[in-house]
Amino acid sequence: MTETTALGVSPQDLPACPVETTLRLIGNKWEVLVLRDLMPGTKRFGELKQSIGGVSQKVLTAKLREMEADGLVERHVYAEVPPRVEYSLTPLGRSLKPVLDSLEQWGTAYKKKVAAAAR
Amino acid sequence: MTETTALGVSPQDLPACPVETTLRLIGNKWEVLVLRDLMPGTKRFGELKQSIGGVSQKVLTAKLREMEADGLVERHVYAEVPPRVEYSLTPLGRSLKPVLDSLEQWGTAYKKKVAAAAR
DNA sequence: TTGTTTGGTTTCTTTTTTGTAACTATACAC
DNA sequence: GTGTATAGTTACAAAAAAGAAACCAAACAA
Repeated sequence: MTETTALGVSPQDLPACPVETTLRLIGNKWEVLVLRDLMPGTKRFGELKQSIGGVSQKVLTAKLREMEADGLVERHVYAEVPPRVEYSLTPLGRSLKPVLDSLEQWGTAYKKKVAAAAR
Repeated sequence: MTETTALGVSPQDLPACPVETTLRLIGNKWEVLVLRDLMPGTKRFGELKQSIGGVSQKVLTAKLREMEADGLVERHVYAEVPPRVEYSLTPLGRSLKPVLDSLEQWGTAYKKKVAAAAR
């Protein structure tokens, strides 16, 4: 294995359509926002929770676990007290940057149009 | 107005983050799949329902109405019997092509990795 | 002993999304 | 009159996602 990811997925479990395949992994709002906030680098659980904004602890934990299982996110626990847990993207997670970029670019352009139409 | 879209949105109603802004419009799986299937061109309601696969009539109608209200989709009713209703993307909807492309490209690459890991 | 901190888990409730099935309009064919 | 076809709508039910709040562990500080 050349990459540190959990690719133990059966190919036949994936939808035929590549778009649906991608949605299977990041089809949820929170997952996209985790990606957005980890793209610049490592963050602790609390930082992530705050930067995402509006996520409950429960949901954030659940999404991070899913993304870890999917090989998008890495979790590092430091044996300190109080505990420190850092999250970062795996190479597979970082490979989603073009998707994030396209979402950001479209949103920026759209906001510009909306602002122009409001004048 | 230079474009045929419903941009009657208050700019302050949109999230500050452009990624979240985009998600506000296409943050749902069905919306992305409608986009995917209308990207090549006009489709009738029944065709769309079939090509998306697994959507109920109710949900598809609801999503198409939302996307129409958001200015992404156009609806043309032909006064025939039985009725014919055609859906197509507006320029704003078509402007999401780069997003769709990035989703497709990532999905394709991911499937390749998964297939390689399975060998 | 009690309080503090971080990163959770658990339980319960609410909201959102989706599904199912029945019902509709319209005109034409039989 | 009955059946057919398309593109819906409506009412009701179920499932999934999310939110709120309480609880927990561990070590250190006061």
